[in-house]
Amino acid sequence: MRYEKGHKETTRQQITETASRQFRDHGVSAVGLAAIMADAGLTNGAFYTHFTSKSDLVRECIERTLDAQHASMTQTAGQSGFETILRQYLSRAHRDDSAHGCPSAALLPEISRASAEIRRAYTERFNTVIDLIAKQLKGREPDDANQTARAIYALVVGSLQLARAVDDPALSDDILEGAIKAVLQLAANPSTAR
Amino acid sequence: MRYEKGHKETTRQQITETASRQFRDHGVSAVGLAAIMADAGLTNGAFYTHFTSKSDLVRECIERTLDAQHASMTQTAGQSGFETILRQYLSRAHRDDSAHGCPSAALLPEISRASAEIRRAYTERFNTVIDLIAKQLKGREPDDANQTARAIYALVVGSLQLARAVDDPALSDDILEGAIKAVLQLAANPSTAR
DNA sequence: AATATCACATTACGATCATAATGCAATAGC
DNA sequence: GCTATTGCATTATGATCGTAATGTGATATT
Repeated sequence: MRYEKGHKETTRQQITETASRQFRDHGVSAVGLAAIMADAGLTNGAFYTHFTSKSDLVRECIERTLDAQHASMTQTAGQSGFETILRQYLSRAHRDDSAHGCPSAALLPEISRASAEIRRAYTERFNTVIDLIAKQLKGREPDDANQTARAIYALVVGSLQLARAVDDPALSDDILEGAIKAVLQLAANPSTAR
Repeated sequence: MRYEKGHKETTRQQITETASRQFRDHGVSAVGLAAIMADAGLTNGAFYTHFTSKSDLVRECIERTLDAQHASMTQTAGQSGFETILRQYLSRAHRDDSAHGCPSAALLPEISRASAEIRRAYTERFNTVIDLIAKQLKGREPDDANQTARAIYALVVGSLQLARAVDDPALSDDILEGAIKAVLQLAANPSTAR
């Protein structure tokens, strides 16, 4: 073997990290494998010793990145509480750094159109994040907590996308601010109507 | 002239309609100009007598489609009220027919990464839709109505994207249902907290 | 010390990408 | 009825796409 033991796994990790950044930055279908490999310090040819296809790489990127995001959110939730996660997610820093941000905000429509395996991997992680959010909602039946958690997640993902899309900086800030208020409102009121 | 007067405008419209469908169905960067032109019953060569670039076509598609959506929403709002728009937007029919649905739900992350002209065109139409929604919210200060309208829009866009992404049909239905409840909650409660 | 392994590079495949030059045929304006 | 115009087709550009065959050299194993 040309390289020391364990170097293949290191390289594989390097490729997925680079690819995950590029995908979130420019979109999955806008980034070519050659660009990813070059950015990872390699060439075309090495790709297929690590992955069977581009779709395979995308799936692994989504899995790893969502798992990492979940771990980070769990830690922040335990240390600083729900509102801190919320304010971090809807921060200008997150808005302005899509490459290191939430895959849902950067890639959701592309995930919808992706392979069955990718959608399956996404759905599993989505449910895990929803559980995490639902646990932060006090005094609700489990079903209600889950439904509210999903609405909150949809709200923050949609708001971040909108804040990135509009070309008016003041409006973009207002979108983030209004989203925080709306989430707190959804989280606070145990649904009165049934 | 080979074709009768006004045929160029008809063709142009045909191209934009076809392209808009394809973009929403597969994503902007996943669709090539050749495929669009072929689907519109033409060939490559005719493209540049109608548009200066692919980006130019994308901008026109977004403008026309968002304008049409706004017109349709205005009509429905006047005839049947806010909740009807809401339930149409978050319907299974809309979820399952992305090609004829909301451009925001299908393309927002791609719009974020698009040219300045496209983002400008999008922002203008976004504000128009927000105004329409804000008008449906009774008993609020204008600023509060706008902020709530933006949160509602983010919530429905995010929910539709999530409902399309997950691979569990029951979960997908629940996301839509929960989103309707959450929007009604946001719309009903004049924000108590300040 | 010899050798088999394998992580990578090099090179190439045919297809498709956005863009553009050229060709043509039919109609609108004369 | 002639002719200039023009909306489209044909064809071509070089680049890049995902994928894959082949080459190579250092190291892990023996």
